[in-house]
Amino acid sequence: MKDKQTSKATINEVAAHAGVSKSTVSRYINGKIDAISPGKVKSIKKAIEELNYRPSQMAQGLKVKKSKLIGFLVADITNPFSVATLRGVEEVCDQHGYSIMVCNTDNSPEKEREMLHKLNAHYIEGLIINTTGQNNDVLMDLISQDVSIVLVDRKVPGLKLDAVTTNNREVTSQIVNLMYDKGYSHVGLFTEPITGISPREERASAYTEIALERNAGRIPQIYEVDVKDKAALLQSVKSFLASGGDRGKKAILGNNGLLMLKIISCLYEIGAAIPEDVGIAGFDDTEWYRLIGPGITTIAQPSHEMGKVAMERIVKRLEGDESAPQTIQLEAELVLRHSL
Amino acid sequence: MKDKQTSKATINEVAAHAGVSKSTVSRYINGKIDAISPGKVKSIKKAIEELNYRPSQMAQGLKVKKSKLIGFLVADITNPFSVATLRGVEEVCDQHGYSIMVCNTDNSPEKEREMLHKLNAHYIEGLIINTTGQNNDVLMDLISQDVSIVLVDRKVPGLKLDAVTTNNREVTSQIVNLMYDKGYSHVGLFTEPITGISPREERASAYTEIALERNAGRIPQIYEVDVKDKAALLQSVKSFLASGGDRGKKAILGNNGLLMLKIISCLYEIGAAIPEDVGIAGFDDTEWYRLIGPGITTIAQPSHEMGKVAMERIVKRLEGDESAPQTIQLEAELVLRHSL
DNA sequence: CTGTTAGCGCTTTCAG
DNA sequence: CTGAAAGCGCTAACAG
Repeated sequence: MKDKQTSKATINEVAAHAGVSKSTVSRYINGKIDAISPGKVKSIKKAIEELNYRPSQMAQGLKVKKSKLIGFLVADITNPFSVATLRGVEEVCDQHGYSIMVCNTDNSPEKEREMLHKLNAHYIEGLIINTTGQNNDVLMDLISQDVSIVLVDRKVPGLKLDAVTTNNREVTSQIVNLMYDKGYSHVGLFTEPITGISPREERASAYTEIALERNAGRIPQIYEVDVKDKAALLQSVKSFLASGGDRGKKAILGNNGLLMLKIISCLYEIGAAIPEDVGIAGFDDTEWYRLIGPGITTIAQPSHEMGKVAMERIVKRLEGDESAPQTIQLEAELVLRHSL
Repeated sequence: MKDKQTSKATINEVAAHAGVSKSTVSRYINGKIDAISPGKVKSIKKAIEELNYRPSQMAQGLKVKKSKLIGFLVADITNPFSVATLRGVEEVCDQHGYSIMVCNTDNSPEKEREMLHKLNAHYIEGLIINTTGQNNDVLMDLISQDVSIVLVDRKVPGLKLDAVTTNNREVTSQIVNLMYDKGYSHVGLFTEPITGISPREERASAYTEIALERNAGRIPQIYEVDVKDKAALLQSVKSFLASGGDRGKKAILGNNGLLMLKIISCLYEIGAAIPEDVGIAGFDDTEWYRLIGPGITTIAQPSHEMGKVAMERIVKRLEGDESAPQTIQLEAELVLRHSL
């Protein structure tokens, strides 16, 4: 039913077509229908359909200062955790007419800063971010420009912002205790660089605490590794396996899903059987885990829920909620399989 | 160094602050620096820094009709294939100053339509889409409004649009032949509903062709399943396993990564050993596959590259390339492991 | 080299 | 109930 038009119809054309002023069309668009005479409503509706008109978000936005855009800034969208979160965010965005701009930072503060500026230029109304923690100044700028920010997963000390996290300490304690209960006397924590990243710090500290408590004599073994450096990781795994002679069963706790994948890869290469030669468990659950080896025991974070909750917080803020920033802590869940 | 400002600085404020007209600031922003006296350049630069000014994409966009926004519309971003593609798209977007709006359709034509309208309202300049094929009219509208569209993975008959695909037929033939070569006499294809989705059609037809050729007596066995319906899938797998009595080795070809995951899950539940009881291979490669069972043989699509190429096409179009729409076919690669 | 002016598509008083 | 007019932040002639 649509005519071949060369470019978008504007409100003016609709107005002309319908024989009314653009104010009236604007009213129509904005739902103030019962303030318009029925006859005009009909002709406007008709005109809109015939011209296949859609109001321009840009023009609307420029006028009312609302872009209907939400930024989603993560280290790496390739990470299943991030994708699941994104879906959660999207779910509530759809309900409220927002669209999502996704950006990756690759954990680089510079790239993060750049992306933040880009998002800012687009007048995003909200931002959900898994931050490097190195761009607090830009974040503050955004705040002062009225964009609502919610931190997911990673909190930033000194930044009083809404945040959605999981009970990292608890769940880490749980799993480390489980390891000791199962007779693993050497448990090593493999993690990406800890400093400044709150969940890593929380997990490392919980690990250390339990390790100290349960195995008084032994120094907790934390391996800070670079997921990207396969060779180095292999070395670390080997060195852990060789540590402490042959006494005692060994288990690895992996700090995130991607790292787990790489570690398990190393184990395969080395030819270490799970759980006979090493036990393993770690954060982030995916459907694959049950299919690998004996099934990998994991800590499932409610990532989809986290995204949802984060975005809901933003919606609230955008609706005018001015209450003090809050940290919403969701519960991660232990998924017991047979790798321990 | 930034003052506490309550909202974004505008070009007017910068102009005032620098003691020049906003045209000059505009010139500065747009890089026409050597058309401005050095003194003013300095003061503008200073003003911009002090006010922490970023030009509004919305205002710029409204004026020049360029949003710098690219839509990325996929069935499900949760699918590893989609994420990898997204990263490819992003890579070239970054290089050219574009931002990406991601939307999921869940394979629903209605949702796709809705998303398309939403993206349209945001004046996206380009669209990369994995389409349901049911909204060609909207796609045509977009075209007529000068948005550059590239289809990824799925072509649409009758729509002359740029497309980026893989050599589905070839690679399917290859793997099916390999199956027969390895002595599997019953090979079944598991796929989501085929009709209207080009890669599925191509794969199914290549499969059928080879199956007919290599195993004259037997009717090709195609199972069209719903990935979401676990129970039904389990039934299909069982029925395939039970088919044709006990004569001959059986192998499953899975049409995409997600489906493969579900099928392998079923196999585990049934207790069928890979490859002793059933061989299996399928599309889409992820790092997990090497860790599952004996290592799963897959067809790796160059998804990252596909995203890159698709976005490069868009950039070309946006730069004015008016040549006839082309289909760029990339090569998928067989990754041999031990599930066959 | 630089300021003035008009206007992108829309919303929002303000009269009527 | 409805239209005229002003203006959101920016760019693009057009004079000077």
